[in-house]
Amino acid sequence: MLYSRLFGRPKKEAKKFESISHQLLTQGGFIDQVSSGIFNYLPLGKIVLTKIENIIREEMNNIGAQEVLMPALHPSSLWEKTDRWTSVDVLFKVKSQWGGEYALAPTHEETITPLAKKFIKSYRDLPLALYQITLKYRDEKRPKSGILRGREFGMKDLYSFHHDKKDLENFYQKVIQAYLKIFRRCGLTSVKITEASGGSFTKKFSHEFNVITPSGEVDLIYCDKESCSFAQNEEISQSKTICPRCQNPLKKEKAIEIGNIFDLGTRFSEAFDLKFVDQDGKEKFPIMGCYGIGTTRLMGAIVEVHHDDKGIIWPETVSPYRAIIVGLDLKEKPVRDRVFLVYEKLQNLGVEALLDDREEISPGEKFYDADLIGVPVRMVISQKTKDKIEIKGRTEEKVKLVSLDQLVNHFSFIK
RNA sequence: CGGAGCGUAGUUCAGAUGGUUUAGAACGUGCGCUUUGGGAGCGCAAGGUCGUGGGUUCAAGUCCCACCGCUCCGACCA
Repeated sequence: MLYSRLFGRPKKEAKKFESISHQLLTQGGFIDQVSSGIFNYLPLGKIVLTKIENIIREEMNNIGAQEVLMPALHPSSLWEKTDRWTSVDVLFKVKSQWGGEYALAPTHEETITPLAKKFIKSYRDLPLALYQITLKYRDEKRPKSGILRGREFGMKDLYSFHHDKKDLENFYQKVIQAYLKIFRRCGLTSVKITEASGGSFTKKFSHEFNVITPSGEVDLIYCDKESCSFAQNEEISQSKTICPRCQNPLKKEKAIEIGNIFDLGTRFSEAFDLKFVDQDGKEKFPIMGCYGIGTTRLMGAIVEVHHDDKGIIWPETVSPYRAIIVGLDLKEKPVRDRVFLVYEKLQNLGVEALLDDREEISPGEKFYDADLIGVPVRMVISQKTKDKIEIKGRTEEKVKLVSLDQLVNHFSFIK
């Protein structure tokens, strides 16, 4: 991508926001606020989001889940059936001009269950796991911190159906492992799993995935001993100070919730009269599980964790580009030709690169922008670098001079 | 939903006890020239329903009322 053609570039000055991710993503040209809690995703932001989504897709497919797409517009009757039309106070409701009321879906139990009912007849149809990645709508009283808490936000939601509780628990554990892998692949290593209080409608189990970061909004109590994984939300921890599992002193930190999983029991299968005939010939309600990851929130959380005073530091896996080429002295034709040669070489290798081809911009300004955008590798080509290419990691201080061959080898190797 | 703050140019803000009449500055933006290794310089230019509506007044960006919007704290978060 040529920088000069990029829509939504970094801004030297931008509106100031309290939340770091809100500030950096806005200034860096990743997102643009439409209204409180509602955002446009610009090309840079959309690429990052897509990369996050694709990591999630891979891991969901790995555990045998199949991707579907369900509507955002839900007839009110579905929500009346589960008694949530009036009890969910964040529900957006819209009226059709021809009559009829609809919910803008904040979650999809109300459509996945009737959908599954059309196909699940026998125990042979189970287990079943379906997921989707869509925008969700919640009429939050107070949206905050940019994309960390919006009224419209991206979410991956997975629903599973099982013939018995044991089968659900089995799958539930697989999802936990898949989630940890997803977060690790997105560059988030300090993710704690907490036993949460669960939904108001279920006495079953429920777990939350929290990233430790000072800008988090929930207080987390956890044990940082390697062998112990104890963690709880402060609201349900009753101010414990010693780990109940290993007697280690507990730590307390702020965290952002980026995922949660629930055992739904038969609440929804009963509400929609979804039954299957089991091996014993009897009709039963499938046990359901639901599993969410906030994709847009995850993007914000990554920035909260990975940044410095110069800008964002994207993990390679979700960075909009793998490298940025800063071309200097571009009015000198030999330099310009060389810059484009390197750019094309990388393109041919399948290395997505952003080429700062702006002629009138001073070197300093280009360096500031490159740091702000936060791609992992920066290359500089100028009169000064002659037949070499200057290369530097986003968090490194020192630059290295390499030849084009070395560069090609480098990227071929790690590819 | 309770509380606080703020709405004047893209951004940050000045103008605030009503009255220099044509609402300013800096930065940013566009164009031209000059410049090119950590946000360069000069020149020119564009850019505003002063959040919206009502009221008071000879006169409102400025005072009063209502509404809307944004940010932050709290509660809430199926």
